[in-house]
Amino acid sequence: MTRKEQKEERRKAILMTALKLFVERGYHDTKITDIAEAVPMSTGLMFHYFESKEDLLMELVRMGSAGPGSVACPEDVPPDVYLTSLLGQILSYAKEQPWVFYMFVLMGQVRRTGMPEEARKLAESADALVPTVSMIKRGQKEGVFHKGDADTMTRCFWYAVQGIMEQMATDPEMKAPDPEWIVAMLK
Amino acid sequence: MTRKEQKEERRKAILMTALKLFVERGYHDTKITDIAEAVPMSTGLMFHYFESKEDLLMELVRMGSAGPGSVACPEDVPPDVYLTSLLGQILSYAKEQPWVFYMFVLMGQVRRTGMPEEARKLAESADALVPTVSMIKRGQKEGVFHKGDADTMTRCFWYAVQGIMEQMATDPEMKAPDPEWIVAMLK
DNA sequence: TAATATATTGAACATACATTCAATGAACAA
DNA sequence: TTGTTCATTGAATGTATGTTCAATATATTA
Repeated sequence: MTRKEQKEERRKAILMTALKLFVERGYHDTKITDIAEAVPMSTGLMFHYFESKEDLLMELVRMGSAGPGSVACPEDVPPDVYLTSLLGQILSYAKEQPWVFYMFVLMGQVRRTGMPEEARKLAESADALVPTVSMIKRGQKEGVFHKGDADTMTRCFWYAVQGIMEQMATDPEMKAPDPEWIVAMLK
Repeated sequence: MTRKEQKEERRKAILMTALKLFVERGYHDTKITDIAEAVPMSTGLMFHYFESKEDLLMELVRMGSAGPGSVACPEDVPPDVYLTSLLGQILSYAKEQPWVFYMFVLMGQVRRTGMPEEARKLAESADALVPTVSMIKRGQKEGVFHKGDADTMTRCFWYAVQGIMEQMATDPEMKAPDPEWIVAMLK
């Protein structure tokens, strides 16, 4: 099984390299050659591990879709506290586990920008939006969040996070914000 | 002068079409052919008006850099009030004058993502960041904004706005948020 | 060791798309 | 009218880059 394991290792190395480059430079500006060079391996060998560049992206999006399913808030925790800590976690990953961080950014980019249709559909299906809407509604009932259309508030919240994280991913100058600041948008 | 004026008109039509497409689909996924078709005009004719696709982008970035220079806050207006109204204005353009709105989004994208180097440099030089930092510092002195690194707060604020507006530009479902929500990040 | 399967390479190929160009039509000046 | 300039077109060209492939090395199995 050493053989198969090694192949898996190699695949993961390629995936992680591609993820980093896709997020830093964008999908279209990341050439197969760039990924190969960064791994490193020959260009041709890339196609021994992945059918195509799009396939590579799809694999990443699949990982991203599978991952963070449980964004639901336990009943006994106040929604604002929960969102703050969730955000704190994600932001702290930026340095410890850049993988999680990059994945968050990539998923957002795929949903929004000109990337292969298939990938976009999958990315859209896996979206933290739905559980957050009910979290916000509960927060409004309990008086910790202000009034307003919960759907718009949810989108506003997550897309703000998206914008900040995209900057963090590309600009080393940008320091992580205090999660409380962002949650304050809802209060 | 009718001749020259007509040429200017046509150039503007191309610029506005390109701006919209660049923002909606991304620079790399917008083919010269797409722009030509949308204007509409033949593909070849595009190069009678602009040297290249990159030149077209540069022209847009130049317009974006020239425009919104005066983001400074008058001394007698509280910074939070000012930022709220500034944001309100920009957001309301989304429907009335999509041009301004798209431009805001484009400039952010150029700064961050894989676009021609020259364009990025120019876009970076024209940045609303600097005046906002001093606005925030003043707000902190006057006690309307919370403590924290003013530079990080500034970036956090504008990149959040960027994220929200990018979504608004591509997703018709997304409604404009209340500017107060976003300024609340600073309070 | 021999035989088979897998990993790896670099160059060749195919395609998409920005760009060019020769030709045509329309506006304008004399 | 006649000549000149600009506008316009669609097909041809060149290039960048994703993908394929024949050849070689390395590992695995018998």
